[in-house]
Amino acid sequence: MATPEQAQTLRGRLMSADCPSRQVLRHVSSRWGLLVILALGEGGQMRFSELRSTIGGISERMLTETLRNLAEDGIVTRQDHHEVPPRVDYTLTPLGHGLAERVLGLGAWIEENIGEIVRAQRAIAAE
Amino acid sequence: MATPEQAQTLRGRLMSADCPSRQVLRHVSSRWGLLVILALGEGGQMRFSELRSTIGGISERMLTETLRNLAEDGIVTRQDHHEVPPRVDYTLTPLGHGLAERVLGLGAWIEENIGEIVRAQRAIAAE
DNA sequence: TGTGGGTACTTACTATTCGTAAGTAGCTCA
DNA sequence: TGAGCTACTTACGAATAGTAAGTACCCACA
Repeated sequence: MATPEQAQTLRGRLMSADCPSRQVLRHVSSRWGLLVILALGEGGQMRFSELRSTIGGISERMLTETLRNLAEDGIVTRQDHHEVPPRVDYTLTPLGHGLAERVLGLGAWIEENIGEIVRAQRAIAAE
Repeated sequence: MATPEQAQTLRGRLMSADCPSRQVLRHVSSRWGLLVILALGEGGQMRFSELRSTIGGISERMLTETLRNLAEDGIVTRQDHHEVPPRVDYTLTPLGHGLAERVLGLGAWIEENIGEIVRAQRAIAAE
């Protein structure tokens, strides 16, 4: 199924500072990146204002910037309907869906284990 | 297996700004958090200097701070041998191993798909 | 004619975080 | 005597993030 060109997959090395994968990691794991991917992974197509109200605490400035970074990486798609008042939809690309699977796994783990983490935090703080 | 107390697991809600899970997400997905977890997940027990040389680009200041945050969350263990010159080992806690599984999945996905991401970046930049 | 509302952004400014480089401790070995 | 080892800590300038106030555009209503 893969052509010879696609078959010779070059693998990124996250541990090296100048690998392009490092930049992508920065966008994905930025303060709001994971939450945007999480929201789109759960909610499917979403409008700007919908994302803003879903992700507690995010500002318009940061949502704009985070979405632009992810769009430039080919992870989300921005669809502007050119209406007034503006209507813009965001969705995950097929590439973004693969990523979102992993991110959802990570997010779910934290939500499920927060109880144990808080217990650990208290035990450690008590020393 | 679970006691009644453990059975009533409270689930975090990452989307709400004041849920404790949000703070943990910040530590984990901080600029260096994922890379530290990745390194310890692959390397097992590691010394400070070993982590520093493994994770390209990290400074001592940031490594110290990242490790301290993760230790306070019960994700990594710090073992000081009280020797001179200093020798300190870091490992993942059992809790940290669960987390590292998801992080390794995410890291592997990025490394495997960086080729396609770069292709997407170029296609989008060409518009 | 004009005033206000709706949505997705920008802009200007301030606060917080980060990176860099230079210490620090204290024991060992030349 | 003093240089070296390792895991930090400190000081300070630079980059990044947060806050609040615009901006654009058209429509509805008075």
